[in-house]
Amino acid sequence: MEQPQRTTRVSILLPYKFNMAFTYETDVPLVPGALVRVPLGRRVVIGAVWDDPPDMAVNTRKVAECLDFPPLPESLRKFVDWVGAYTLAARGDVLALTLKEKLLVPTPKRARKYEFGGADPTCLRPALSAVQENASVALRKEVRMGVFSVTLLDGVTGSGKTEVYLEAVAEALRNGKQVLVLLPEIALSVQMLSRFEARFGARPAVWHSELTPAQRRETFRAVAEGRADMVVGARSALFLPFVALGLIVVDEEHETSFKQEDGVMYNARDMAVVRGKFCMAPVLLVSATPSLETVENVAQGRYKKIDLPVRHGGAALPKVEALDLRQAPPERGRFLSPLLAEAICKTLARGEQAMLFLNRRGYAPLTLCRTCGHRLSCPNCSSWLVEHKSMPRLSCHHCGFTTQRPLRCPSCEAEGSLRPIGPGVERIAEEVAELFPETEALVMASDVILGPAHAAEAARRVAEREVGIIVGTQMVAKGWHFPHLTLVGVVDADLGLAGGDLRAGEHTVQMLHQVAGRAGRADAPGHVLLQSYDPSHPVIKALLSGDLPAFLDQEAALRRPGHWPPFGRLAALIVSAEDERLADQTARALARAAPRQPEVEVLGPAPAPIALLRGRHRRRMLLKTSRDIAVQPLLRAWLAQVPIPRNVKLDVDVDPISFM
DNA sequence: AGCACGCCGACT
DNA sequence: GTCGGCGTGCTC
Repeated sequence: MEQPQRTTRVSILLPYKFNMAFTYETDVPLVPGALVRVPLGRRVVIGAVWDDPPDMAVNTRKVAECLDFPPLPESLRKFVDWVGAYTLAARGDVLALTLKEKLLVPTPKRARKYEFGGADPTCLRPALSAVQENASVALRKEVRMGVFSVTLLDGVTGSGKTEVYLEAVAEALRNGKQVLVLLPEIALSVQMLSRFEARFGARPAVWHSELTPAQRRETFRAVAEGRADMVVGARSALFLPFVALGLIVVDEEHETSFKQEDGVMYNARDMAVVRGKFCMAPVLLVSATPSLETVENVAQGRYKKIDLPVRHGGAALPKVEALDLRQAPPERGRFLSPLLAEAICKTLARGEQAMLFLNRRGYAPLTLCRTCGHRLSCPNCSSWLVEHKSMPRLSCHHCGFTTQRPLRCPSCEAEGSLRPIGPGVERIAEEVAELFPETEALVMASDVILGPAHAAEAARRVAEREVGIIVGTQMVAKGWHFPHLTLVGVVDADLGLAGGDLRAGEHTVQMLHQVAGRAGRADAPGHVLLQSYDPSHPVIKALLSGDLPAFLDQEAALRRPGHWPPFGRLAALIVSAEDERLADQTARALARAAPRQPEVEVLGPAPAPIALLRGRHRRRMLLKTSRDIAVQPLLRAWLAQVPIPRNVKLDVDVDPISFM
């Protein structure tokens, strides 16, 4: 006689927009974290058994299948819940950062294409200086203890930070643990990966947006099964299902690209700390120019700190000087001052290379009609169209709109009256070609250097001196080694300081310091020239003196009284709609319901700096509280009072970085 | 996110 | 008379 199967209820979180877990019936025992297929409407979707108590009242359907995959560890489940609660995102959306349907389609039964050979911590142990060795010992001890801690590794450019943290990586590997190294997207360069390979004799598993579906699937499984012991990845790697994570390294921790700006808006640097806490693993934040947030956490004793104060091998830091453009301006229609041109000339004469840095892609950021003053702007965004000569078009850098350069002014129809205003890297390259017709110049910008193969070829041309002058955007700031480069000219050191961004000064110092570090890494001393109309600005002075801690002290003094981060908390609300009036109305309704209490301030609503983006009108509000107030309960109570119309989108950005 | 149902315009 | 536009509503 067959006994009727006893079924039990389980909670299952689905990797879709739902915050709630759903309750299903199962007749086989399912452990928490188990991956399953379940019916949802008329489809079958993937999900994970979750820790919420099942709903005993609701009608249920049955789990269709339990997948042959290791269950998601509790540390990851807790992390997903935490990130959802912190960012106000639906937990399902957060789970989707880990779990995607496509990651689990069965792999064809042929030989594995990608090997995850175990890294060998003894492969090539480099000789470390005494300073490096001390740092390495301290970090290895942290790893060996196997408890949660956060350490800032603060080391000047060229101090050998990577070599030092690779020793911490080695220690974790020796203890049979997995290691995650997070890099800002742009730094996932071939050079960086080969350093890991050289140290450990095996390629690390990599995780970033450009993997093929097959690479993605295999890496995902290898991480979950513990076969991949070293993962180097962009921010999304933080959500991989590590079974035995023993160390997280966040390299270039100050980089803003760790912040995810759409969907689940999280800061991978901060979430790495949380992930480390749930995994009981040490977290290592690495930078030559640490963020004020991290420095303040060190000052408050929340994070530890290890310094690497000297350049490895005794190479001198580059000499930084300002060129006052008020005193020695460029010629009309030019952008390089005579002093900078002269310095380039001398550098080239010595057989060395020069780099000109300008964080602006294209030829000219603005096209203006000389007859009527009309400016060519994007039809979908409040931004100018940028002229590009490489692919001769005008394009919007926000939405991707492109158009032919018109012959007549679209407003007054005057012919031949449109003029490019201001420089982009292509225009600087044109000026360089006129000044130094004998010298080969190379433009390095994300729209010109497409893909790693292209980047490697560019690096080769520079290394083999086929190129005399590099003209580059942010792209050249890191991940490159140019051994013959001795002069860096910053075309517009004031560029990042305009606009009301809270961290404009801090980010400018970090970026220009990093760019400056490209000069003179070998035996030849480096020289950096900053073109500025305001050389007495604290940012320029900080770069001249090289005293970054003093600069951060000044920043702290500016932010502390108003409770600006890191001395207070921020959350941004962005209301957007195709209908401008509807956006306004919704923003005003939110403002009326705004929390009113001590230590809490609501700023706005105001049109966002990019008031029109991809055809949507945007209004911004900012919630600012003292540090001991949690913004999430405030936000939840606030937003619950205000109905958001169907065609209005409300984005909540906790700890915003961008104010656009 | 899908994938329904549902109520208004141009086709055989 | 149908095919199909995507608005809105639900999924344990």
